[in-house]
Amino acid sequence: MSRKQLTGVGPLTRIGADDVGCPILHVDMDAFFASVELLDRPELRGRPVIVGSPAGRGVVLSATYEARAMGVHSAMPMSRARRICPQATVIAPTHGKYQAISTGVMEIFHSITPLVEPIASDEAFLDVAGAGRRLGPPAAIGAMIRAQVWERFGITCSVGVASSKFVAKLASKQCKPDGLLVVPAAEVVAFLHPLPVSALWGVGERTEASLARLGIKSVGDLARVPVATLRRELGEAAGAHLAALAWGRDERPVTVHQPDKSIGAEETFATDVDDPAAIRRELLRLSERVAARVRRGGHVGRTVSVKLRRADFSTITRSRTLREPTDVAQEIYATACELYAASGLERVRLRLVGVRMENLGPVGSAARQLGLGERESGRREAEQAMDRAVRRFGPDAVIPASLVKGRPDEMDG
DNA sequence: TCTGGGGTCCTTTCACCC
DNA sequence: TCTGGGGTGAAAGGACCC
Repeated sequence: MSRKQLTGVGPLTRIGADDVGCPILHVDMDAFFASVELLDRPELRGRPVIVGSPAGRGVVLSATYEARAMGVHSAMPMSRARRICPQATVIAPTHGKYQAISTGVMEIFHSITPLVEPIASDEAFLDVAGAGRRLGPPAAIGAMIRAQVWERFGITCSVGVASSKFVAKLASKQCKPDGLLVVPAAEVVAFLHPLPVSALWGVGERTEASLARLGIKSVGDLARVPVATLRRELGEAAGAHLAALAWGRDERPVTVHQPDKSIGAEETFATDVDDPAAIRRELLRLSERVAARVRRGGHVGRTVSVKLRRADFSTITRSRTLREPTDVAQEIYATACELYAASGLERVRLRLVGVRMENLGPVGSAARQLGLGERESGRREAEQAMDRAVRRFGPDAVIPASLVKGRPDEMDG
């Protein structure tokens, strides 16, 4: 779901446009979570609907176009969204439903080409260069995808067709909702230059402000600035990258599979917590979750990192690289506790804690070298047995004793 | 107005080795 | 013995994405 404000101009279908040399499709579901919820609540069609946690500290996950018209957008704090759009119906997210439809939509993509790069549950890039003989030119394939998604799931999507990934992505955004837009290869620069710099992938609030200080507002402005200036102002990589994008240069291929680099879990408390025992319980819970996902993915990790966010939202991370990679929750938890203890934040009110495993590698690389006199603890085997129980009996089947409600050390609250 | 949870990538700093 | 520099890896922070 796009964070940036919608710049679309409504349904736009230019199938007649020249799509030669435009093999890249970007398909993006329109207001995905909200659209899925409306399938079960058809009486809410045409009304402002917000998907997000109805209570506590949360942000807007998705909003119908009627709510967006009132100024609501993704990532906005729920409290603010309700204030500016009090008439909106708020629906708590049901991620299982979104995942099921996402899987079905991805199946449609894969029926067209194996070259599918999912970016999120609601969008993907497709390279249809090899599908032309069988299915027709790219724009026709895009139209077919839109029809199939609508027929099978009753939700709309928008498709951008272009010569590169980033132009295809901008095109799909331009034609939202329920549109299709081809940007012919010869018209890329004319398409890009009137857009605000914030439209570019990689330009967020900070970069936009930095560029504004240099008098750069549009992509066209950006294109006229020497690359050396951009490198100096924005850093080596970002400067060079944006200079290339401003002229429509983007050589990144559609990549089917990117290996996981890190796996983490974090939790914002309903109210801030300064009790170290409660923080450690949370670290244990998160370590269990992370370890289970690391094992499920067939990974081991070498670096444990802990994230601590103070009540004022300032955030620190602390990490440690282990001698041997692991997928064992107890090892992750022990390291997380050490990092927390060393952080100097044990008496500080925290609103969020997180645990992340980095430096991931395949599980085969984890051949543990036992030292002289060291005995295999059996933890790994125990946790694998827990994985099997959870798969069979559900996520509540096995939990660490210290997380069981009502234990004496929890009674002090 | 008060900010979720999952990530990736980049930059800077520092320690260490040669 | 001292100094400097390059390379590398780890750590930390931050911007950005959906």
